[in-house]
Amino acid sequence: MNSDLPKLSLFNSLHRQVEEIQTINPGKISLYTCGPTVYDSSHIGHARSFIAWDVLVRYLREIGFDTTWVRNITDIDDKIINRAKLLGIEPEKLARIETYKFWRDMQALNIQWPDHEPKATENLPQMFDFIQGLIDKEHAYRTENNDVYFRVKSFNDYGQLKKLVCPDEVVSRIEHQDCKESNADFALWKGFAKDEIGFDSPFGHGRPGWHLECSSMIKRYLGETIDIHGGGEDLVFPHHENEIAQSEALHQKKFANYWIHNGMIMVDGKKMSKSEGNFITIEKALQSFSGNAIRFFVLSAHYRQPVNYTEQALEAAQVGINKLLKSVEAFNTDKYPPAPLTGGVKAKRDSSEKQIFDQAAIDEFHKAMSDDLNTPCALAILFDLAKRINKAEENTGILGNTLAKLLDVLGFNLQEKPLSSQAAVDNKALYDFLLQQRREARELKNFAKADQIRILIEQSGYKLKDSPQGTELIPV
RNA sequence: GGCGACGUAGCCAAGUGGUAAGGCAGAGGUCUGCAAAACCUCCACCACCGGUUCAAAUCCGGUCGUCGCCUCCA
Repeated sequence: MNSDLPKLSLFNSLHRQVEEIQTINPGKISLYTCGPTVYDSSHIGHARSFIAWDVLVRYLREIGFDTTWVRNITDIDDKIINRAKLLGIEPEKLARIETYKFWRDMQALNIQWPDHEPKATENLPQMFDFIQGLIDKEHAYRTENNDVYFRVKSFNDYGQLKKLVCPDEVVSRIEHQDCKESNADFALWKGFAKDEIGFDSPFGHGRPGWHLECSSMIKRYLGETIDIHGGGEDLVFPHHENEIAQSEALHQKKFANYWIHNGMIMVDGKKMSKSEGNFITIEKALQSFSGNAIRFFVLSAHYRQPVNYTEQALEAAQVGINKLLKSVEAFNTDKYPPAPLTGGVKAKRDSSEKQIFDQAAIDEFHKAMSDDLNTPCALAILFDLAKRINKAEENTGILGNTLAKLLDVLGFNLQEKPLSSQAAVDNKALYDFLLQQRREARELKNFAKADQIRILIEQSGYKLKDSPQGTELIPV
């Protein structure tokens, strides 16, 4: 840890204020963020959340924290079962397919692999122990239909995140279920008939409650108390509230010291969501925009603000990130490879090679990022570097090093070309011929012909860019 | 109804007491055969009304508007 760095502060949802991070163990951070339920494609809203926490992890490592990051995969769930039934395939198969799609999306967005990515189905014994522990302490009870519920009234600190006045009052909309002692109680285990999809457990055949997996995985991989727990703002209640209740009731100690939540992506003033049907999948967005552009779009707003999704915003993001990448492309970006394809890679970057950076810019960057991850401000610092590089009035080597490093800390893929030129590659022979013709025309000062070829190429969707190195095709 | 967030230029978006970062779009200019890129210049009475203060986008009160959560949710 470098003590000269500004102290990292984050908005802690527990106390609704920005707080300086004090870790349990000096120099180490344990972080858990909620992952996907693999039943359908991820959309831009999910991308925002995953990018935000990816940037947090990258920044934590940048300022020297030994960070252990866990993100789960919910691979057993009613939504998966229902969707699989609809498709006529086994739920495990659907979950497997969607998990691969999720990984592919994460790779396209250059999101690092967590150190652990546990699946719910691989942590059942841990969940059983968790439930039994709660039953033993009378924080949970079994019902005659083999459900197990958490007894919310037995946990006095319920409502830390949401500041509920009275749990019963808040859940008054829920239909009363006779088997439950109180409406506020939530399922740890749902009993199902033997012929239904489920698992055998000490409590009978059935399936785990949604909240349970996170609590038991956190216990398994990170311990009873962790530094930071993150997720989407829409998970605050009931998901995170119930995680706290379960874990703190069982362990009699603090569950997570800091809770961080990202704001929602909006479409036409409404939250992007599956149920609203107003979502753009990551896959779809990648057809028109680069992974870097999506990341730029996400980082151009503060992570807690709601952000409106528009094509226009994505286009602006694409132009913006292209400009930054353009400024840095002449420099050695090989030092910053894309996120690795395998998980559990902690040592991110080779820092053995001494590099010279523009310390003032780095300091400013740290200041912005340490202030609750002010990425819009951080991006402004990057644009300032790009401008100085383009002016070429200073030592561009140092500035280029700095820009490359900071782009990398924000998780931009420096190997990605500023713009995808796939179509140009597909028709390479044709374009090469046209460009050759135009070059000859220009050499003979036949500018009329040169312009005709320019117009022809421009009509096929490319801009021409002449430079001493030759002519470049840039897709519009 | 309860709890919470937000309203800053055509668009996106920082800034939370000392007088408005940055990006996109646009205008003018420099440089190029033209164009592009790059660079320079220009572009905001901070939703409204009161109040506190020497000083308010920023703090307080109110009004209007938008959104989120309240057992599918990133």
